[in-house]
Amino acid sequence: MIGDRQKNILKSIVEEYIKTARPVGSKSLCKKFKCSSATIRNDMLNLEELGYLEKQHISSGRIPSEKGYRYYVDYLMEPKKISGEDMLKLQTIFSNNELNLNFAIEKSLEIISDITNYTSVVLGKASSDNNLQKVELIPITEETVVAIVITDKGIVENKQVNLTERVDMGEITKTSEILNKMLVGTPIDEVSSKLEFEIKPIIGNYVKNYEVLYNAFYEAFSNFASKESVKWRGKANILKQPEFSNVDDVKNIVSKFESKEVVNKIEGTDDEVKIYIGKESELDENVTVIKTKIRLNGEDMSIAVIGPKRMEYGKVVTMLEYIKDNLEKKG
Amino acid sequence: MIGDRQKNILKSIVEEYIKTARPVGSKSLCKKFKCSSATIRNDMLNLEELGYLEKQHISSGRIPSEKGYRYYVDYLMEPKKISGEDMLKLQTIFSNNELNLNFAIEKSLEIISDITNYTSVVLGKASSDNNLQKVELIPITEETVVAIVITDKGIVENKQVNLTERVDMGEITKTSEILNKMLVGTPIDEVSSKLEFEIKPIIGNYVKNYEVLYNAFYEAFSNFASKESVKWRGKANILKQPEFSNVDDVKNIVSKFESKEVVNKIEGTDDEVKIYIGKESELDENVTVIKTKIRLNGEDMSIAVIGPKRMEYGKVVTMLEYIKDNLEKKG
DNA sequence: TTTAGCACTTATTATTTCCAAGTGCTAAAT
DNA sequence: ATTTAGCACTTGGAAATAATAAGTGCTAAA
Repeated sequence: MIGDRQKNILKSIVEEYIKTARPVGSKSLCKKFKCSSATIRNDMLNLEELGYLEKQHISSGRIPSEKGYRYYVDYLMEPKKISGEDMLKLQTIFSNNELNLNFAIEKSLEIISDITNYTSVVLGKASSDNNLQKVELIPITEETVVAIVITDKGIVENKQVNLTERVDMGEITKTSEILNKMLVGTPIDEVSSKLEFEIKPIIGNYVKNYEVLYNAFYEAFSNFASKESVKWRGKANILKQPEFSNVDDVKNIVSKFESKEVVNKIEGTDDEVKIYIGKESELDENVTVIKTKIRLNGEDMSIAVIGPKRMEYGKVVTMLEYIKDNLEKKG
Repeated sequence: MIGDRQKNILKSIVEEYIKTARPVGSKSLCKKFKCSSATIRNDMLNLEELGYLEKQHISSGRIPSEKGYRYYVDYLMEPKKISGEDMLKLQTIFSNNELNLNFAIEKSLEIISDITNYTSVVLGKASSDNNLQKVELIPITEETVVAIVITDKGIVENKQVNLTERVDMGEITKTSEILNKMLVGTPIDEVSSKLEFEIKPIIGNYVKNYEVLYNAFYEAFSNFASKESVKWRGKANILKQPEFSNVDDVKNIVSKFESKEVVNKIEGTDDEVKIYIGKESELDENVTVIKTKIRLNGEDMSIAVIGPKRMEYGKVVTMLEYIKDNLEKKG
């Protein structure tokens, strides 16, 4: 139903609009398609009827609809090579072996935002396939212990707990021993129930004031399970986009970036790099989110780029793929 | 040089402007001062000549200058009691003993931003008066160890390190023992030199591949020293203020919030609650920063509220004082 | 199918007009 | 010596008007 020239017109309109943020008129495409503006207009009308294009008002040029962007992304877009200059910046991260992983991730975000002028986020969550490697309860004062949990992937979580009553050294050591004996090797998401149903019932036989200690560790562990880190870069970049030129839109998007739910919206679900346009993003109908999941020694991370729907899709996708591959190689 | 009525006029203007964000005209003060607008105008003129007031244009009402705000804050402002409703919200944090400290801090920020409609930040830095309590090197795989550092204030830092060559268990244990024997009790900011000058020279006598292990711990420690956390709440609140109604100002302030230097500008230097108006804030001439330092078991934190110069000074100050006192009591 | 031509629509921008708010100053009143 | 009434004057902002540019849809001819 959509002819070859029409496809190309759609492609041109999307790309032109991405470049300029201005509605695209029929005249501007004449030379490229070697035909009159009237011909282009006819095709545009057709594309509009099919839902790929929109007008802002009756006599304006056309802009892509969400469906139009989607079609572009799925069938028309060509992957864009990373420019020499940009590649150079990226190289500095991955060629430097000294750089530790966390820092490399942060640096990647920075460069993405720098190159694309969009906003980037990385979201880390302790993954479920960690097994408990070691538990420690370290006394700090007579009323304070620090509980430390370490997994076989090397993730460490700690929690300082004030004991409600004094507990002596021996009991702390004993508790520590029992926990280690019974819990080592347990998948992290089973620790909770094991603690409650297997350990709590018997620990009283060995340790006097077991409740305070049990609670201390229980808290440390729940800390672990809910661990979550979110790092943003270039939050202000989105404001540079001309579509956010009125204050209310800006307020709107900034508060969305601030809200807690944003995390769920951004968390990647797919190993591939995926594109969510406008409403698909569930974040804001005026933005596109491009995201992917990265698996780095035991942690699942999501990395996402947020920009206007008028995003440089090709560029961002290749860039994310490149970064994902290299981070995973490094990790 | 500035009479009693003039002081009161200044006070009224500042307070009225804080409330309405509109320049204050002479007529609006007649009833309160029981005199004609002409009289008020004369006083206003005088206050303007002394630099306490400004006009936006030749026939506008007056707004306070920075000097005016400063005078208000130093001599005219009355502390404002926390309202019953607000007090109730704050109580929920401090009366709940279950709530751990970090969470209480976050919750405080949230409530500050909620009540005041300004932006709040807390900035934590590992303080210098921590002493090393324990060091651990925990093997994860044959090429990976996690180094853990714990201070006597219960602060824990960890770092996963990939060893460049295989190291056997025994050596790891031995290194661990030596580090503990020699470092426990050392103030955290002396560990670095002690490591380099006392431990590095001798550790080779006991441990074969000491260098990799030494480096692992060295890294964990430097991680610790540079630890810094910044938490924001209500970043979008500043946009609600009418003074930020044009997009460029908004962009400007949002990028400042994003920049790294902001941390230095916000870090509190004083135990008291201090007010920095406009340029004094070194952050942006259109904002006021109210901040204080909080000392919480071994960590120095700074807590700050950022809003327009037209800030409800009294309210914010009492609120910060209240929160500071209660957090320190809890800590 | 494609194109030229034309009437029509709309956003944008500039220009003008008008009004409310508020000032400074002078001269009179207290 | 202060305070006040009165008045000319200034300014920003809102509303009204006009002019312009960009682009469309449609008809009829190529």
